[in-house]
Amino acid sequence: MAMKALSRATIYQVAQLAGVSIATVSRALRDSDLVTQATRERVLAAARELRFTPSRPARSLAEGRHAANGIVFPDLVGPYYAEVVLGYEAAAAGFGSSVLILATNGRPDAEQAVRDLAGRVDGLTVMGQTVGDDVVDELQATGLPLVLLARDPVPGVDTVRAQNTRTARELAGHLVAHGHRKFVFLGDPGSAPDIAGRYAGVQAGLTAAGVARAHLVPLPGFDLEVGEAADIGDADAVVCANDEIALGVLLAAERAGRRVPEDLAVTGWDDLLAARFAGLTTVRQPMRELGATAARWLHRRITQPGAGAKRRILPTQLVVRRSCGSHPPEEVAT
Amino acid sequence: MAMKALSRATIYQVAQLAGVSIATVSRALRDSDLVTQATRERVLAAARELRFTPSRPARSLAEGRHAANGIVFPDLVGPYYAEVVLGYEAAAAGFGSSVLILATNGRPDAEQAVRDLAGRVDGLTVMGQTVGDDVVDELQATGLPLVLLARDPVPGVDTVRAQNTRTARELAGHLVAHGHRKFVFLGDPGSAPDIAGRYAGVQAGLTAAGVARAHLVPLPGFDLEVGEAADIGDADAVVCANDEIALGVLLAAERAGRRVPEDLAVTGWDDLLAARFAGLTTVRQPMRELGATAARWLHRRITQPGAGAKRRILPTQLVVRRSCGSHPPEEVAT
DNA sequence: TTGAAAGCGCTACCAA
DNA sequence: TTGGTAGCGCTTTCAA
Repeated sequence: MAMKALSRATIYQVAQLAGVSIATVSRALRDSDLVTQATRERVLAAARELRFTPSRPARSLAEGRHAANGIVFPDLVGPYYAEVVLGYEAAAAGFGSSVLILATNGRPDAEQAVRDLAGRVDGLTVMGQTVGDDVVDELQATGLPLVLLARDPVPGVDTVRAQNTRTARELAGHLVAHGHRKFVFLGDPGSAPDIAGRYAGVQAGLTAAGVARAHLVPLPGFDLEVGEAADIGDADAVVCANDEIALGVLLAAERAGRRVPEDLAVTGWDDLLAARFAGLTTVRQPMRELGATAARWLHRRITQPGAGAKRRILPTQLVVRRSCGSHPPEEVAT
Repeated sequence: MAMKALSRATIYQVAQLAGVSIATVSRALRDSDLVTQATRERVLAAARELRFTPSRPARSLAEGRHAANGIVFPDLVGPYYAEVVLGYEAAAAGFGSSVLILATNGRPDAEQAVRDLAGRVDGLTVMGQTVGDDVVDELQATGLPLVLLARDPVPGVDTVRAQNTRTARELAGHLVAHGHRKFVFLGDPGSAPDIAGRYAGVQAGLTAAGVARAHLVPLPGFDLEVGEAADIGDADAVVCANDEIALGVLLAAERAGRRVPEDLAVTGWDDLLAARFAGLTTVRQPMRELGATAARWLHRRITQPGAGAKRRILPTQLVVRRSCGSHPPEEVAT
């Protein structure tokens, strides 16, 4: 038996109270210009009196659209995804679309959850390693407008990413210039395309500089604790997949009595607020802008179906602070 | 004219392909046990072949429920709200409910946006100063299950909050014990009940310690920049409404050549990751738990209507670091 | 300018 | 165990 969660007034009651038909109520409420001013006022008054709010499911069913879109992101840990999602919401709100969020972090039924979500929205942004390309293809086959975010492109689908490889290369070069030679990369390139790009860039930068490749330590996660527990061996430079890992390494180094940057260089990625206060050299990503761009593109796809697939790589920026080696003060960002 | 955003298969097509009625399809899909195994398999095969996903609006309309709930939060700035929302999502996912998010930050049509949202969900969590109590009352009058989060209680509505006043009092006492006497409070108590509670607690603590009341500087916001620009006069202790403001004060102090904590004590609120690395004394809030509790309570309200209104104040914890005055090392948290 | 009525796609009741 | 069918509340023709 259906459990009625809502017991709100319906258009029929408004119509009755206003002494008109439901068609007229509908018109008056959606300010169609096919209603007399007098009629409209009568209807609005009745609606107000009954605290009428149109049923969204009924409306969606009749209109064939949801007036909502969704974003799927991998994990809840850390400020990175949060910022992206918040940038997304702000942009989506701008064109009157509700936002549904779905975190797939270690959810066993992620694929099904995404499919369910797909049934509630006019379009979907899929971020990072949440579901496989097979699911993306499947969604695309249903004609659902899609945008990929921080994820490898799929033919025919819009993709928004941040620059990874190139800036990672720059970072590696910078570290080599500081005199570092024994590199470790902390993070699992297989866990996300972003990380793979950073890893590739670092190796490319080292190779270009004629330095031995970094030793890869594929950590099982991306948070502070994982960084603290990481075994960095006798490296003199630790390039971390993100800031949280790097901050963990910083804490561990301090405990172990290794000075940063004198004994050990450490770098992160994301430029979290904490990086600034930890003096951590890192790479700034336009997180809000990533989310906002995805939302805008999705809206375009929904309203203008058939447009060609777009791809964009948003620039990232090396932020040099203390942790990578000593600099004249004026060169160091805060 | 209705723009069909979705062109997915319907239950009728599945029924036809499987050679059964739509009623049977419905049953087979919702694994009612009133279908033969053979029939079910035939239906499922047909559904798979057509990539059938039930229309959520149709389902919601027929069932009279949305299988979704929403959370309204004030602002996107900073990691605080993000953490709360993420805790909320995780808990809601636990009982199979989709989550809609709505940020009211400076939105002129916030009230209407909340009303619209209310039409899409089985229940709503309203956080902080997003909309007035009149809107809350109005929502409650429609019978929509509601939970208030970090907000002053309204009769008949569940409320989840964090401890503010008491811990603020403790914080004030701690600062006085360090010898500080000229206090400034940075932040606007009128902007949110949380802030009002912290302000009241600080004043109460100072009064109890026989120290002059803090000078109130009601800042226009809660971010780093606002903190950096704040005029703290000749205070020797600055109690900030949140960590971001405090971090801004730290930066400004450094630029002005004032040493912390020797010349100036600074405290925050939230215990962001950055606070740890800035050596900032602050108060830790159970942000994820706030969100998760709200989600759980809302679920309870939805599934068990008529339960009495609950209230809970989650404990917060003073985290002493360097910025409030000198301590023996072992007393200081990291 | 308004009303009547046919869907939108599904659930669940009532018969068979 | 299945099918027929009456809604769920709204939008949008088509007539009046």
